[in-house]
Amino acid sequence: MQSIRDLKPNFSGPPPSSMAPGPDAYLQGNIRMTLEDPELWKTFHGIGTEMIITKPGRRMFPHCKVNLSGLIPCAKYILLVDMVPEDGFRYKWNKEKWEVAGKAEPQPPCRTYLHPDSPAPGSHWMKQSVSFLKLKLTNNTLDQHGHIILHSMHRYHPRFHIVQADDLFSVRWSVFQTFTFPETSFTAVTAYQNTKITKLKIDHNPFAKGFRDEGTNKKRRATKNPACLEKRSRMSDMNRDSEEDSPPDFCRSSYEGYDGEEGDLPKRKEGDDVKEERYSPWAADREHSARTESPAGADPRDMYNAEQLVPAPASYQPYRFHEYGKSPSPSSSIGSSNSGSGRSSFESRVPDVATVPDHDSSKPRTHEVGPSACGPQHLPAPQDYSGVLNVTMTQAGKPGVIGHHIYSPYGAEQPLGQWSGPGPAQYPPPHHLAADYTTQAVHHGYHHGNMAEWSQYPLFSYSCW
DNA sequence: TCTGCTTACACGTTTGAATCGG
DNA sequence: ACCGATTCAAACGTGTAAGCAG
Repeated sequence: MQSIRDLKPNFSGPPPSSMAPGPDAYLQGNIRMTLEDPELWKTFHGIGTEMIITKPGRRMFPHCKVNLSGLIPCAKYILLVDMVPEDGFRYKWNKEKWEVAGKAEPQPPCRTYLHPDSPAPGSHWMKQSVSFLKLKLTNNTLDQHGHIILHSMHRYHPRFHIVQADDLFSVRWSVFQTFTFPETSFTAVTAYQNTKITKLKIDHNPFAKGFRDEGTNKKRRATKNPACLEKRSRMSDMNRDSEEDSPPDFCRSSYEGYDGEEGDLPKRKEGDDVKEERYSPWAADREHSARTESPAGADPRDMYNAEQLVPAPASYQPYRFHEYGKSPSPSSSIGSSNSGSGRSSFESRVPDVATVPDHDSSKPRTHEVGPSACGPQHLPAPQDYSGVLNVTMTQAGKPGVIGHHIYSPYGAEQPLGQWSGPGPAQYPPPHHLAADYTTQAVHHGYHHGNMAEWSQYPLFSYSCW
């Protein structure tokens, strides 16, 4: 048996072979997603990216930014991001490199970040690069601001989901396409360990410019300027108020997704590594990743999230499963069959989805233009669903390795009124929508807790513990 | 003692309201 | 009245370092 020490990976070196440049933009079906600024990401990845996660929530840097193509211009899509553990280990920074420090801690409530523009037509997503600038990370498991909760000293990577759905309510019946970019993996930290990363971030991050000068990094505690303190306290009061009484920063920004100046998208060469998956994000039994950067031995990722790297399915139709909400389907019967038994187990229950109405209907949004000017969309014939349904229906609890995934209807334990009557107090800040993955609640001790308050319902239920 | 986390801090950037001029 | 440019202060985001906790 290998000792933990024997398993230690070294993230300070170049990317492992599995991270070697592959197809940068993965084309499957028609949808293509490319990572913006891959060179920057690779630079960070080569050193061993660290992301600060602190209690209030911090942004990622580099930011997650992607370009999309191949979407149906008229069809509406929802974009989501979640973080999945790289492996089942906790790390420590020792002698200029990361090494395994032990087994990973139980996973915190898993959340999914919903892009604030969702849902939007494919043309909208393809128009410009899509950035997840406002995605924030935190290590506070009780976080109520919708930030994605991570453990420090653990490794994660973001996963991007594209769902064709007219609205958040129909996400359940929609097919997911999931993309991951290996170079976006990072170690969550509360304080930077690798000085190279610190330097790199400061060099690339405009907000850190103030720390470039040697002289500005000296003791700051000494300065107790009363005026400043007063100002600060005023500001923090305001911030606190705004956080408590209203949605956080997403209300401030008029939008987040698009950078106006970035009209010409960077050319993509077919050389980088990106993985695209079409499968159930919550599939409990997925194929092992071929990634080799994790410590050897049994793929520890299985413990958290056996991410599947799916070969391109032969064919794919962007099915829409709106109709299933109206006419019961086999999959819907799964959900309803759970009624009365409380929250069903991961094996048999269907995923809950966090759906939140737009909080600010007064704010004009390009995708809220009523009936699509593109005309009616041609939906596939119902019989086309069968294959997908079979997938969902296969082994209970083991959605298995699939090419598509269909959301099943609401779990029986989910109060339907939650979705049909969007009372303002019921919903979380929409732009920061995050869904707690509480599928494993019964096993892990996570419970909905404040979920009623924040409406952070499970969206994907990959293995959490 | 060591390691990791929290928090206060200063400062540059971003944002949006207010103002001005045509 | 409208529109665009400019100004300015508030708000945000950042890494650092001190202090704390286990």
